[in-house]
Amino acid sequence: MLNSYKTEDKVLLAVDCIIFGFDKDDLKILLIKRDFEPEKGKWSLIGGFLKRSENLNEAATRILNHLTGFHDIYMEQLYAFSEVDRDPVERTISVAYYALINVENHTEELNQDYDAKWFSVDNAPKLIFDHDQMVRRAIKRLRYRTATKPIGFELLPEKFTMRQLQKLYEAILDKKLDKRNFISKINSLDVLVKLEEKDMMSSRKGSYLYKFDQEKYEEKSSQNFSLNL
Amino acid sequence: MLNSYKTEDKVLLAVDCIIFGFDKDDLKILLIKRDFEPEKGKWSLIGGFLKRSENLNEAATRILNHLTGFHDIYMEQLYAFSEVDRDPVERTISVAYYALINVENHTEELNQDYDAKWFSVDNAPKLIFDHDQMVRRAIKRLRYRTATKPIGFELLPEKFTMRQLQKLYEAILDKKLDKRNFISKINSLDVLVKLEEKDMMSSRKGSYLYKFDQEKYEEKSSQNFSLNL
DNA sequence: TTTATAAGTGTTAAATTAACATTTTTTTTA
DNA sequence: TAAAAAAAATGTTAATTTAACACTTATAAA
Repeated sequence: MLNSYKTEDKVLLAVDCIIFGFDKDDLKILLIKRDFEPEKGKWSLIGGFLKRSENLNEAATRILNHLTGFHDIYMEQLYAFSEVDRDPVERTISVAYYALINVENHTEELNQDYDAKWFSVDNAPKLIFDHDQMVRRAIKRLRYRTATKPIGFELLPEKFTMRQLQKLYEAILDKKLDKRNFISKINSLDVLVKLEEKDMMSSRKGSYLYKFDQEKYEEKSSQNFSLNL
Repeated sequence: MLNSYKTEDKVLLAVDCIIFGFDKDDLKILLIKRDFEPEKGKWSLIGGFLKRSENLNEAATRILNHLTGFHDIYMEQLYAFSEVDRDPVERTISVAYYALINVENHTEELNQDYDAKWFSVDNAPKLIFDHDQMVRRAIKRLRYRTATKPIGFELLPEKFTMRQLQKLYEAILDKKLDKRNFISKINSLDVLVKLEEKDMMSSRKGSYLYKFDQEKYEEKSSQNFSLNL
């Protein structure tokens, strides 16, 4: 019943973040070793509690920034996890967010006060509470999201090769893609700019670098954006 | 920081339900006239507060049942709404759920203690707080969900005609569909059973009734289910 | 100068989707 | 009792999209 706020139970509202990164050929998540009880020493998502003065997006941004030092990060609310005994200490509902990070740009600024480490998604340790469930749901959402937003670019450095982009999508979708079909699908989106510059790291011939054109994307995305790989 | 639960702020956690129904050619939502302050007399989604002893799904089910009398209803968590001043009385975060109701089966059992009424989605009154925003997001989710689950059947009576099913999808997607293409797409899903029986209400010729085959669906859906209308 | 390595590039068949009109059944009306 | 009216039932074809497929190019290293 809604007719008296006074008698209602209050709860702690946590925010946990699944932080995705991409490095070489692997989709990764950033985990921290928990330094307090319960479950001290176990691996965990980064998290914190909502404050009275902020909304959930702000809380997620603050928590991410505080534990990692990262700014201006793509984040999206995922789901509220609410099993009664999910946290043994106290009744806590956790709203999970996921974030996409360009690992290269951000690794040096990782806050060293916390014991944070990148793990391949399919090589990560068991996590505390219901955090594994959160990660599974985040991966599912990320897969779906690739079809509706150019989300991949959030995970790559400013300049990248077609091959890197393809490897990224292969990691997210967990399947091999055909090089020629991939390139023509990406090109038909018309949101990339091909640079003069080449990346010479991965081959003798070198491969052209591209960057994401924010303006072109915004122009397109209002009407339609659909990427089926 | 996570290292002391004690000092953290606690909040009220509400659950609000967007209850969808379908009647004739219209997608509808069930609203109640709020009978307490603030915003007494205004239209609102049905809602309530999470109790310490239940998770959010349980709370949503309980609240829906209490205010409407409905049982065994399809529900899905939508999103957590958390603007600091969304509820003027007290800091409240609301997790929205949406439910799909077969109006015919459920209208007589509507709990009369509350002033509840069905409104066409595009003819609904302005709602309190951020409830309009919740409804918009629910419609968007419902549209997306049609492609991945046979969600439409939740909104129809047990037996229905192809035309009713088509009208329903037209209402959800807000676009006209081609009759022949619609039927062949639905048939290719192979989850309907054509009955001998005809519905004689809408034409002289009568039109065959169908029902949804739960078993066939479950068999299919584990592998793949995709309906692009 | 040869070799090794990844980059770059188009075509075709297959599958899917979208567009489209006529016949059937039955009741009501003339 | 024949004609008209109204919605139901039913398939084909063109257009588009997707998937499958292999060879040449550029460059550095040996």
